[in-house]
Amino acid sequence: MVTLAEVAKHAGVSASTVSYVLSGKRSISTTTRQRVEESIRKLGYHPNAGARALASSRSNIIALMIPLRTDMYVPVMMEIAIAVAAGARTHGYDILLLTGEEGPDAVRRVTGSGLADAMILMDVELDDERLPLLRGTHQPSVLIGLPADTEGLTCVDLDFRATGALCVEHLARLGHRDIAVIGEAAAVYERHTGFAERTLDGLRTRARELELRLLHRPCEGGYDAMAVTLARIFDERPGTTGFVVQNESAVEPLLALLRQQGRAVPEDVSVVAVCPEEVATQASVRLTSVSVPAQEMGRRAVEQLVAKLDGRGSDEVVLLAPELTVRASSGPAPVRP
Amino acid sequence: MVTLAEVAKHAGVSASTVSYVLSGKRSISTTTRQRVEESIRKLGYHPNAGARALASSRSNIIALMIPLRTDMYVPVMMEIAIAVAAGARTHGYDILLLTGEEGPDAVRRVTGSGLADAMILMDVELDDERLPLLRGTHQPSVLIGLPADTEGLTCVDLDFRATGALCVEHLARLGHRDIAVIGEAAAVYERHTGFAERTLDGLRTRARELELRLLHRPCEGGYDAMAVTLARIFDERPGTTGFVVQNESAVEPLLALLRQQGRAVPEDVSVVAVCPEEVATQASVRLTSVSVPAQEMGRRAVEQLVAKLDGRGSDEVVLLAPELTVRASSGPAPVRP
DNA sequence: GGAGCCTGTCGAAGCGCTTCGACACGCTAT
DNA sequence: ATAGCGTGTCGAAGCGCTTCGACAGGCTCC
Repeated sequence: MVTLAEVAKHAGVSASTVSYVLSGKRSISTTTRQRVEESIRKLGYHPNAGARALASSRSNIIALMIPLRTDMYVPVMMEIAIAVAAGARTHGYDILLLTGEEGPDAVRRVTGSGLADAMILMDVELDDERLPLLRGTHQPSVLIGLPADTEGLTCVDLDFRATGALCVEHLARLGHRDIAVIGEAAAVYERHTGFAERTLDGLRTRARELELRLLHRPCEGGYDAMAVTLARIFDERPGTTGFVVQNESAVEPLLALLRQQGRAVPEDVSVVAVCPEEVATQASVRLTSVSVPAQEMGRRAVEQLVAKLDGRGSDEVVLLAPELTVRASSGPAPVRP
Repeated sequence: MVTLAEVAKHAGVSASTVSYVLSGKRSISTTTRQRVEESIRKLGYHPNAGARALASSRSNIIALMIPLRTDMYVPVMMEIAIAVAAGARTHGYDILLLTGEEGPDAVRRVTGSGLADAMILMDVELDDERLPLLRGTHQPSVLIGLPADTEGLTCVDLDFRATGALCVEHLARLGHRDIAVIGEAAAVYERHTGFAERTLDGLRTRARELELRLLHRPCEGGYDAMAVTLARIFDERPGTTGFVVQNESAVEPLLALLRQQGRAVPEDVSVVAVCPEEVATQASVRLTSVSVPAQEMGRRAVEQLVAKLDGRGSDEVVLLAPELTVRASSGPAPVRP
């Protein structure tokens, strides 16, 4: 293994000079710099991460906590994770992958050991038990998702409240008066996951303002669960003509069931989805949707974090504005006889 | 920040003793051990990862290279990644997440810098350009997936050849003679991704042995692409009664299209899928399937790797035996008039 | 009863890097 | 000419930990 000292000897300079060439923290003459750089190349030198971390107390690693549960909104999580990893690399950081399994302990471990310089947390609950720890440490962090109290925290998220409002407005404008919301699994609401509750809040508030009737039903996803949920909805509100779906694994079952029941989309019922773009465009009906900008969220989270690590930037809540794209699944409400 | 030295002073022992308590590499009397452990608890001591890595040249980190492409078989990848992360933790390792983006350079960087002690590679191509690097280094590694030449490598994968054979056999036993295979996107085959090609090979070989007609068509997934693909298939082989699908995002579209065309599943056509269990059970028809044991693969990969790191275990190819679960999507071939 | 052997502890020498202060040199400004 | 300054380089002191050899003390064994 090649060390800094060997590079220094090869280039005929001192170790500190090589270090300064690498870090750029002091000015180095062009000739020296070139000589050193050539030695580095020739010897195939890679700085040792551990030594670097020890000496500088910076690991150049960002910890990313992803949810352990693999049963919900998985593609979005994966997309965010990949965007985070790629974004971090462009700033010279690597990503340490932590699953939710360890819970708050992971935060302690990472903070205490200096394994990572900063953290990004996903799957944030409204009253997340990791938050006090984050507030209590000096380690920079960014949440993807919005807890109830954002005091002293930096968060990045889609504005789910506005998302909900947008969906309702779209349907209202088309003349729908009875709207059903097919949400995430009940467990998601029970955990008080921010995005789910906020969307619902946005939907309800706007529906009230526009004097629409709104029925919300959580749904596990999958064909069977959707069948039960849908039956209940039409049972309770036979006049339902508008659907808002926020559950990837319920989308296709819903469409199949409506088709099966002879309800045409968008002639008889309209469907608006909150989901990643690919789900909306690859569904059996091209869906009018508000897309969840997973990549953008991942990228922004990294940017915020890097800014903090560089001493720029401060606590801030970044809410991305939702955009509704009209496709083939929504149209004017049918005229009542 | 609490250091080893402070713990030592607090416990009234030397630093090395504390270190040996932590690592267990030398015997320590019970009384001393307890005293040290209490000091550790009281002071809230966490060993510094950088210092540890430097002194021991072990980082206790495993690098995991996941594919950058987010457009294919995503849930499986995510599930493997999470299983790997969880499994690694139980052995005291953390996971460094690398995206395919950097390509072979990532291998060099990680190996050279001592960032990680070992690597797990996903999304392995038959003739992967990272393999020479792995063979050339002394760093332990495990592939999830099977390249063409496994010499000197440790691999974990589902036996996709057997998987293909199993699907064909199942359909043959039910009397189907004309089988269509709906595969992954063409790009996956062009990259010579091991699992796709091996499945196909298994399908073809067994079909030949059983004298069945087999038609393979790659498919991008999504409703539109599936519609085109399906039309072509029935155009070319109108007598097709058996389908094998290896593409999560083509499953639901296929079922919807068949339904739409008035072809009943399983009365008129049978469908066998190669996909994760949840996809098979949540589809609009409960699918006969060979499930991809993502978690098992992740867990096994970690086990192999840890064995290597501990000096046990050797190069080995672990092929998990496929299991076909019969559900509602396959039945006897229709009797020809 | 001394040689030989565990057992448990300690001191010291690094691991490879960053960083601080020092300093030599060649400027410009007086 | 000389003080004063900026520029480029070096030496040395750690960063917090692991690990090796040493050794004290209490064994067993012949």
